[in-house]
Amino acid sequence: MNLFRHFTNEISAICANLDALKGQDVSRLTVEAPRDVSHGDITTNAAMVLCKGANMKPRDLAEIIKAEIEKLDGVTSAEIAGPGFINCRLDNGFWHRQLGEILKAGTDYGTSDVGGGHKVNVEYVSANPTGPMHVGHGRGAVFGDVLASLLEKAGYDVTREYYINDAGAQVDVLARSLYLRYREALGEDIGEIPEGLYPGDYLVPAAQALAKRDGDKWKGMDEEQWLSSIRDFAISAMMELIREDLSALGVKHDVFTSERELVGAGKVDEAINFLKQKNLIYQGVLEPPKGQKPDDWEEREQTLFKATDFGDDVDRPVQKSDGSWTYFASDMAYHLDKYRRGFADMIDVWGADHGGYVKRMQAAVKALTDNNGSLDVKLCQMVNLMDAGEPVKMSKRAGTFVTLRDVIDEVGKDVVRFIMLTRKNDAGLDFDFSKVREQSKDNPVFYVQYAHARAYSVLRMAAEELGADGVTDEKVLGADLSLLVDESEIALIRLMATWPRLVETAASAHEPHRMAFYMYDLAAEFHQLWNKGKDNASLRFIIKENVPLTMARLALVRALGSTIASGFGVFGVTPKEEMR
RNA sequence: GCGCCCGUAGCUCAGCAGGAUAGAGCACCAGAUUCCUAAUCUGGGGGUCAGAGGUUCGAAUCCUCUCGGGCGCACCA
Repeated sequence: MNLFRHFTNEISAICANLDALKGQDVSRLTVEAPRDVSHGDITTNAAMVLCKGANMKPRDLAEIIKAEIEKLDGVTSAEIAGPGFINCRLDNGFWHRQLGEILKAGTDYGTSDVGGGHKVNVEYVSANPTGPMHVGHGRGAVFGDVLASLLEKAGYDVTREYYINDAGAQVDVLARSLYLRYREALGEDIGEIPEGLYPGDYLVPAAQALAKRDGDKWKGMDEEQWLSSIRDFAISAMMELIREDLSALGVKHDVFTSERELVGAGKVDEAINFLKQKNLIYQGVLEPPKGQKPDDWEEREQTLFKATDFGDDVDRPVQKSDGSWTYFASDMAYHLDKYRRGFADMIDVWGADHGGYVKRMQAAVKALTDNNGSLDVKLCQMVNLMDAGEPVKMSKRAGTFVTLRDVIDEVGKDVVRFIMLTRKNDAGLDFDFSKVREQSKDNPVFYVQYAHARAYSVLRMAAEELGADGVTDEKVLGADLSLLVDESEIALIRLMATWPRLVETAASAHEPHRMAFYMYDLAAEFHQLWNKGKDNASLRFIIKENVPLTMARLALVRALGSTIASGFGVFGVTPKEEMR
């Protein structure tokens, strides 16, 4: 249960039934946690947003509403503050019931149905199949994967998709690069890799596999004879590499869509024809870009899409001068395809260097779906690899290029995944090796993992002290939670109780990073409580002389563990039961 | 020149669909800790939310402009 929504509904109902407020729109009414805990547990702006329509002073209206709120179940008192806030205190019983719900839900805690089973398509990674993934791809991969999981947790029906850009010139370059390596594999001395081809040695094993499969069949042939066949081989070899990288990172997709197949199936012609019928395709000449006129600029007539009708700055070419489709054209076909597969809501995760492409794609989606489809584009900023505060020097040429795989091998997938989510997507992210190896509060992954492990440690310790029979699930889950009365215990429950709402708002904002910050806060709250037991032995979780209280506290600890595990579940990070 | 993103404490960043006295970590200062894992905790100082207007009961948050930074800008993907 999202307690804020619960009380929003309750208080909205109160207001709707007040004589003074008959017929008023209560949709602006909100219930939130006050910034300052001394103001109470929850606060509402009801009187302030409704006073105008009622023609009353906010504080006068607040008096009326307050009297009704005080009758609500779980509310002990309400008071009016500031310009007209109504601050409410909830009784401990309310928090104990929340804790009971958390325990019942276990690691499913926070699961919501706000998504209403609505279909959403999340497209992410979509790295060109020309080599292994780099760290920037990794960020997009984790972001997309976790956003998808988050939306699932919030009750959406999510499809995870990968768009394979296997139709452009870059895959021809790949094929030529592989062909060269193939000749090398057959024993030829190929010398330096020429400018314009991919130099990476990840092509070596692929070339050997090709040589093994086909022998010297392609040797000495003209490019047009081998290009198509070797290109297919190269693409599938590179996709194999990428799939391995993804699986090392624990990133999954439900659907892989090939641009080449889309084009081959005539989907681009279909999309363009659709737009032609709407008079959105025409022959025209574009102005040269201002300020940065390319040297080789020439005026030429092009086939253009009327993107300006849908909010873009200029109309966009869909056909190259050799008659083939531009990338944009096939991307339009791809999004139309997604729409026709039932996805009115689409989310694309791209690198920030594609920022200039957002408007035109959104314009295209509007045009192709008659404004029924929506596309949200999440741009992920650069990842700066650092070590002890210094940038890690990377050069493809010098062979010191750090791939995503290198990073995963170095620190593990869980660390990579978590760190990628510790910044919002449109902010740059420093990934510091020395920091993520550190075992301290400085390192958020460690700090949160440690909270989870500490929870397990307490449960293990209890079993040791009280005997395994004394700490069964039954006993912990059946504990008398009303024994938890210390303010710091209630504070922990209070924070855990906001998790369902956090899931919902993070999902609707498409901002998974909020979960990372929440988990860090939650871990801090728990560590803090643990530490109180140092000063004050009566606050320790395990008190041998008082088994009922111990059981209640173990229940609290267990709830903390499952709340963190719930977040980790969305993150695709395995919670640790002990630190080593 | 245009578009998008960004500008919050010395540093790195949060800020919960507009709410009350703007928060956290690091760093700094002062303390605590023979104890369920010292793999920490408590307290303190520190901000004109880049600047200026506007919208309103109320703005770090929304709108406009200015300044500063990043990315992108015809037939690449």
